[in-house]
Amino acid sequence: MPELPEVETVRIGLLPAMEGQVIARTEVNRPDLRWPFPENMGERLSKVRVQALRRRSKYILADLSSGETLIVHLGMSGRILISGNPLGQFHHDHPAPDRHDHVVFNMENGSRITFNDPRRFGAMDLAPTDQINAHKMLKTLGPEPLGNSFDERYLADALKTRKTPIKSALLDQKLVAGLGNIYVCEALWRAGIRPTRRADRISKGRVAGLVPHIREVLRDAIAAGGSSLRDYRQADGELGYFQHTFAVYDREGAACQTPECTGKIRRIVQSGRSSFFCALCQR
DNA sequence: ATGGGGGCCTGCCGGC
DNA sequence: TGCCGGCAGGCCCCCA
Repeated sequence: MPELPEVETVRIGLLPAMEGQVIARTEVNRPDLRWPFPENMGERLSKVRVQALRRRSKYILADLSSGETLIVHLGMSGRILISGNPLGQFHHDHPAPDRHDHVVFNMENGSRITFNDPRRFGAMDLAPTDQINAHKMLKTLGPEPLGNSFDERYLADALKTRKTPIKSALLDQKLVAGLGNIYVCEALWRAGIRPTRRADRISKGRVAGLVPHIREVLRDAIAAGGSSLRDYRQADGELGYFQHTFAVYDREGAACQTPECTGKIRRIVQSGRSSFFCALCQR
């Protein structure tokens, strides 16, 4: 699930239940996810106010009144569920407990926020807010793709020495932070660039075109997530479960959607991960 | 320094 | 119906 747009959708969905609200008590149901939780995480996440809920790349950051920031990564299968009815907008009851409900935030306002992650590739950590950018998981991240510093000059510069396929380069979080397999495939299709093309062999003009395509595919996905969240019909209140219509991702064999193109979407494997593209309009 | 592959986990789906 | 292999939206780590 979680690339940048999904994480942003989850953040926005969490805002009314969390931002400015007090966590009364946090239940921690196991010692770790991908890494051990920090010492006394449950206590450090109890009786604190969430002053701001931010996002950096695929990480959700909750600035707490204690001076610490909670860092949350959803990994591959992490989900966040909101239940209870504190503000009149979360109309569902608490869902049945699940064996993968690893951390549960009981809010003073009566809502319950459950972190569920079957595969446990997710992560949580606490660090001083004023040193958050120096955190191990954050300090090597490249620019935000929707931010001002991610522009044509930056990307052209970053790609010109990379001999790796453009697909791998864009998945490198040091180069640009927040893209994953889906949105790299989608952006490359929009830009007409084949995922196997060596990063240093893409013309300047096509690299320049790639920047707005990356931004637009992310913006479109965030907009789609936001709209499906607003009506909040899912019985369990799960955030981030919305259907996108992808042009290429997971559409092997489907007709290419480029006007006039007669190509079919192909699937190949690059560094162990699926890439989807149209061989006719992506070169 | 850069690039590629393995590994971490569980769940689901299709084929036999 | 059951079993098995393959696959999954991420990312760290090790090796060449």
